[in-house]
Amino acid sequence: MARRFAERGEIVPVLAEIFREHGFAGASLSEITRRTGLGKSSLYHFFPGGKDEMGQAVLDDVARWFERNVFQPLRDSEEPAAGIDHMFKASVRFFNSGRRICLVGSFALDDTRDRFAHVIHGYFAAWVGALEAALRRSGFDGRRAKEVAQDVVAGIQGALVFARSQDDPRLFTRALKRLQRLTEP
Amino acid sequence: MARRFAERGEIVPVLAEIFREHGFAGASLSEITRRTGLGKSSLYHFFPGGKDEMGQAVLDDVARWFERNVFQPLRDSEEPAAGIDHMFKASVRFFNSGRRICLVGSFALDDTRDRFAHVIHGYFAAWVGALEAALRRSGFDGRRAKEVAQDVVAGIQGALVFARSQDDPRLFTRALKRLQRLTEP
DNA sequence: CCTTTTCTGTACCATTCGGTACAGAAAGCT
DNA sequence: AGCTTTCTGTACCGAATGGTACAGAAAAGG
Repeated sequence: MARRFAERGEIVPVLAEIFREHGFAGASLSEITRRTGLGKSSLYHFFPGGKDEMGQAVLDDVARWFERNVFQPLRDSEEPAAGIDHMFKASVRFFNSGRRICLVGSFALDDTRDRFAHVIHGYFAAWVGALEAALRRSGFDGRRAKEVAQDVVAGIQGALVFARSQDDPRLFTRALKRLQRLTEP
Repeated sequence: MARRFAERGEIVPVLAEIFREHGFAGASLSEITRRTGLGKSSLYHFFPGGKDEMGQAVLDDVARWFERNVFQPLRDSEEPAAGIDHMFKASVRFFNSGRRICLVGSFALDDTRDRFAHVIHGYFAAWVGALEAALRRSGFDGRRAKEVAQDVVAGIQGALVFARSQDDPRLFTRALKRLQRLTEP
């Protein structure tokens, strides 16, 4: 029996991609076994809680990535504009220039949200919060900083939906360039 | 045998609500029979093509509603600003002030898109196109009109995702007010 | 080396899935 | 009235669903 994964962490990105393509409800265990190359027994060894635990693990993984690669730079960079620029670059990279959707956003839309309400709420709140703080540091007044932060985060989500609807990733990257202009004082 | 629906058209809004809540993949026939009160035989009488035909019917219904209540006013109103204002009001109404998601947007995110690619593409293209024309008539130059139209339509989608993630519909209505400002010359 | 822990293949489970066949009831038509 | 079309309840189908039991193989640790 050749082992496929040294640790559970290596499986999670594969799961993430499956959930992105099919949604949480549409991702069947048979598809998951096929794509991971793991039998059900292995899967349930790593995720005793079944699909729900897989969804949780995937969301935690995304949240951790953004915390480290987006939210922290936004909060910690000495020059706020640099942190914001980094955020846009990291977003373009993470969403593969608009070819890859946002898992958290897609979970937020249907009743999947109810299962993972806490993580979903926290992810977007943290994003808006970190961006809002950076904007304030770069000169926006409190109210305007919050509004722009919300508009930018929501704008990214919307750009993903729109670009995918038109099957044209450039619509995403261009929209992000315009959103970035909103963050300049 | 009491009849429940005089015509197929009366079933469609119920189906739409189910698809909104569970997504296309997550909407099971048993849930559909339960909520519509129709047995499978009746369902397959009205929709011989099964779930796919139901999805198609629901998308067509939404597209027709927007064509009549949003796109046409955008194109035909003598005063373009009035058409745009009407669009925002109709959107707030249709999406129930942010409590109801966009079916087309949710279908666009996962692999459901591939089944209905044509309608999904057309819906957003028509929306952006109609808004773009109105913006041009109200003084925006061609390039800027297209950009603003895309940003507004995507922005509405994003606001729906964000408001739902925070379980706070006011985030939607406020975001729309700010998006409307983008359309003022 | 031997033992313990970590992982996996196989076989199985009840339930639900989307979908069909068909007879008969209700409504429309003349 | 009778006939036709439109609708619906019941019973059923094979396949797929998420999930479990368990023995045994592979690796880790001493």
